Amino acid sequence: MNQPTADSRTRILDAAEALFADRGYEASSTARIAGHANVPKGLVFHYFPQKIDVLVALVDERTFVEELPDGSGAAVEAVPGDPAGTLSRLARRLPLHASPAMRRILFREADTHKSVRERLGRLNSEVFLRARRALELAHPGARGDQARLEAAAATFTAVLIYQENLAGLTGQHIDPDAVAELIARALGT
Amino acid sequence: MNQPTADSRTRILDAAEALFADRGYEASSTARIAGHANVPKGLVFHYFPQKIDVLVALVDERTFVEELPDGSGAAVEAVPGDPAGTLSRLARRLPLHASPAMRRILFREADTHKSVRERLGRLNSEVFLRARRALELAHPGARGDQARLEAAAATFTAVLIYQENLAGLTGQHIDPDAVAELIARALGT
Amino acid sequence: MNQPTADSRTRILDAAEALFADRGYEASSTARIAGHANVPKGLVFHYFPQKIDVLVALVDERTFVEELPDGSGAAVEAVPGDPAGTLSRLARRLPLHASPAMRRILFREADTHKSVRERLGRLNSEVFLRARRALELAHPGARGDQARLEAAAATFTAVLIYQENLAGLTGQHIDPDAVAELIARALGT
Amino acid sequence: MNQPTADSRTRILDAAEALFADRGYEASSTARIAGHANVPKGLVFHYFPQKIDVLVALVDERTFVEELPDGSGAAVEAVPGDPAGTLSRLARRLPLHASPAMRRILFREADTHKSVRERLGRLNSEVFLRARRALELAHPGARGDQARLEAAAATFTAVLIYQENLAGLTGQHIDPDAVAELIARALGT
DNA sequence: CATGAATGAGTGTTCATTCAT
DNA sequence: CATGAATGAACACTCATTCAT
Repeated sequence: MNQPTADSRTRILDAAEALFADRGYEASSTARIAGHANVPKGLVFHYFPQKIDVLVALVDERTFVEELPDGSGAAVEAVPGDPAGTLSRLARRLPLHASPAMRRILFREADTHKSVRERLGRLNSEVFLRARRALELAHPGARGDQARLEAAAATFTAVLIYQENLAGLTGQHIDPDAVAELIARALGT
Repeated sequence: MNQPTADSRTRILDAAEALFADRGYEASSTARIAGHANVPKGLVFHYFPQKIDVLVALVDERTFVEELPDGSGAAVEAVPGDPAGTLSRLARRLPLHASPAMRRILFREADTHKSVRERLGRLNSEVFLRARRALELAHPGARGDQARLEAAAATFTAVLIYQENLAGLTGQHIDPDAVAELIARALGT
Repeated sequence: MNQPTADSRTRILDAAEALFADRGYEASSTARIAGHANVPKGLVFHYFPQKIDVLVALVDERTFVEELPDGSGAAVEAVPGDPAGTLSRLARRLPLHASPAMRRILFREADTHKSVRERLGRLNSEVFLRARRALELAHPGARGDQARLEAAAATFTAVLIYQENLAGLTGQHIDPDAVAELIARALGT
Repeated sequence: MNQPTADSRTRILDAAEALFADRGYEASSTARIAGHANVPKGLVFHYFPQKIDVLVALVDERTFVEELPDGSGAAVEAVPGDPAGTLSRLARRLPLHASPAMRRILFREADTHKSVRERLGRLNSEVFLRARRALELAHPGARGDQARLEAAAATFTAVLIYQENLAGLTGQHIDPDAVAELIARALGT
């Protein structure tokens, strides 16, 4: 991920990614970023006119929320009759392509920086949509219970996001498979 | 909340609470806090030798996690046979006594300041314990299913904490009553 | 003017006055001002939140345009029948109380900084009003020639201000007494 | 003035002229000049090794002080017996060929940059010489009054230069025709 | 106990200038 | 000729903290 001969811009982003994840955006000075990247201070501002642009570039270029094309059921790999397994698979493949460092940044800076918040909001929607679709497909009988199905999808989304965000901080750990099974039961006949 | 004759220390904490909630700990200078509190700059350091001590004092004195005495079932107001209602009541009375401002501070500064993180961890445990106990009491039949019951309690905790922390940011809103009902169904029969 | 034990604020203003006059406002860095004043860099901003406030304070506190109370003829020391002498005296006592350094600053920074421009405008008006009143009093006969009298006052103002501002730069020097005599002749019978 | 196919050097000077007039030399960065001129940053330094050379080139190439060949009376269009008219014509045709932007630059940067100051000094001398010659020619009788004539020429020069430089700033406006008439009267019998 | 002047390292940012391509 | 990445000193300004009074 960090080529030995990476160009300066890449090295700056690499350094920022590591520092922002480690100590937060505010506490990572541009001078320190430049130092870590082994480039002169001024070069940071050549590529990123303002410090915030470094964060924006990171979120833009190094996080990707895999969005489901409308109507495609295949992508969720839903198995009719097996809602628990379907959700478990979703938990194992969160539609977020990002390094562990970028994941920390995404959650940590969300409430101070709009661009980060938006990306996080998209992740949230996408997880919710996938969970709902997975449940719809896996559970074809439950027609009348749209509201319950939505609550189940929202609950599963909360667990997944909570896991990424707070579980480490609070020491709480949840087994997504157990939650998947729980929700399957709740929607079961 | 801010008596006309509040003493200096209280006025400093009031100002810090408002500023930390509004713009974050890092972005609130001690000078600004003093200004808001209408006290001279030096006085802040008279009461709080270091800036971080202001945050620690706020968390210590202005957030309180109501902890359940061991074995007391009364406090959760569990109704045997009504797990959904029991959880709903828990959702409505999160065992966290803190102003909305302090709640924001608790979540925002959690991953940078240990003392805040600890308080948040206690809240998390307490919610989990209450949810578990509530389910145990409300659901006396489900003896054999200890693991499932724990997953249910953890799920409910995740939803409640997620609600406080991220729901506003991501635009996702969850009805805790619906989740309570869902979990009750999952544990049913 | 520069006491050996002058307090810090005064020393900062002294240093700024000298530097602004010597090299201009833009070219005088706050660090250099602090160095000249022998105070730490930060102290400049303790007294003057922004660099521009140093200039504003200088203009406010160290230039003074002596304004004529309405209707007072005594102040101009006009001698009826001696317009030339009256104007000469005005030239010798420009109603501007300011050090030579402050005079340079006043003219040099006028077109970039509003507060300076306003002070300069006041000086200009005051000189014009005094010249006009002097001529009115010294020249009681010239009733019908209000327009010519105004042109004469404006001309004299231009010469005085030009003298302060550009004469040194361009190498041109004018004898105000000769101009006074010229104008007196122009208005003469 | 700005041909569609103007070469890079011309475009750089055009941009610098506009920016220097608008915000001053110091406040106009070379990067901004390049941006306005739509040329790469490095090119500015290809044509002008130092930033100051841009200003020097502007003054050299875009301001011109029309200098009177010695002894030529025709150029001032002096009319013997009509000193007022002769001066009025001089006022209307200041021997300075320069755009309004260049005029601002000339006065604004005069006291910080020698080359500008010299050009301004030449303008000043030229106006003075023309005024003096005009008065000599228009007023052939006034031989004995060389001193008074010089004062009159200097006065007229001051009014003209003041007009260009400060009148706008201070709000004072002078009618050169009225001044011309005033001076003519002063030199009259 | 109260005060605000003093301190100096650090912050984000700008900029003229260089130079390899 | 043309280019834009690279450089590093300098800039205005912030800040937690100290301390004499």
